[in-house]
Amino acid sequence: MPEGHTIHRLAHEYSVRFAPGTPLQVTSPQGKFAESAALLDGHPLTATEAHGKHLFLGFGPYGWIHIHLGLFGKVTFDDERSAAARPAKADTIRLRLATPTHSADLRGPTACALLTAPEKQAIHDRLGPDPLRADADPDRAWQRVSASRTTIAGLLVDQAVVAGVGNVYRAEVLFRHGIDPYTPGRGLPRGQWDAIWQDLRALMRDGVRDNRIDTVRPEHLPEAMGRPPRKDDHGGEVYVYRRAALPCHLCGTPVRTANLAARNLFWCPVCQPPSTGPSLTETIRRPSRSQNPCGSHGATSDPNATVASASAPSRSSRTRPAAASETSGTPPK
DNA sequence: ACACCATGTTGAG
DNA sequence: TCAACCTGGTGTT
Repeated sequence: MPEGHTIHRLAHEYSVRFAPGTPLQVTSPQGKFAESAALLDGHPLTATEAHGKHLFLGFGPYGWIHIHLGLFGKVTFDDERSAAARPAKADTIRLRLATPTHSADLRGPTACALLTAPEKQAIHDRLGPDPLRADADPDRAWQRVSASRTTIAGLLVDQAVVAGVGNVYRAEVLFRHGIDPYTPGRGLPRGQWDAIWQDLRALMRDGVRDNRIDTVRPEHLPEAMGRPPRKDDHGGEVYVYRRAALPCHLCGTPVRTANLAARNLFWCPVCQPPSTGPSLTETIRRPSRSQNPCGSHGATSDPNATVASASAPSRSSRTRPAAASETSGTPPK
């Protein structure tokens, strides 16, 4: 489950278990990192650092292990292993750090390589500001955002613009601020950007602390609203992420989903309406109305489920203006 | 056993 | 705009 909060959390977890000065056993049971592991074996960890979704483990003069978990990567520490639950296949462990009392196993990363300091710096250089880092400058991100015709949804997950935000935080932060994901960056008011940034900082900090993503405000929690808690997925309470076709917690409208740059985007068309403000004459890539494949679960069992309407011409053009016939349900709240 | 999906990124066409 | 890559969990035969 790797968005930025996971990586920052890991940087801390590693530093706590492998204090400076403690010689480490460094191995690569799976083999792909074996050569570098041999080089580092017996040496202590000297620093850990996170920037966005990139994790760096410092080994003094020997350089830095650069780790990127990608979509599947995972780190498990032996002390949190619920003995019964884990089969512990050694043949998939890319990197193992161990002392007599602790061990950390890395599996399935996209990247795990030993870098020199300049190589590490090159990675920092191509990343945008990270809301979780003290040295982050949100103005730098704003420069990019405010000059771009790309959608805010696209910009938020562009690691060169903002580092650390992934698919969950993107969907959730846009919902929390009622922002249409298809708003072009240059059409976003400065105030809204500032609010997004500030909120990301807070949300992601909570994520580091709790080791999961919770984005629902207290007044909208299941207990507060008398709705059943989320049972299905991974942990945290969310507004729209992975809730396609389910009723919006606030207005009941079915949550919409679309494929944006090979990622699943989720949003509430009513709570995040297209901006009709002036100077927004841009034509944005926006999915046509009838795309919600809600065939998965029981039919849209909702009161205010007005999804249909535009049985429009099956125009092959993918770009179309923001059809404004969406306002069907009114937030009961 | 098998299919499919996932909080991600890169590189080819 | 794809496909490929890395792994594990869930759901389907």
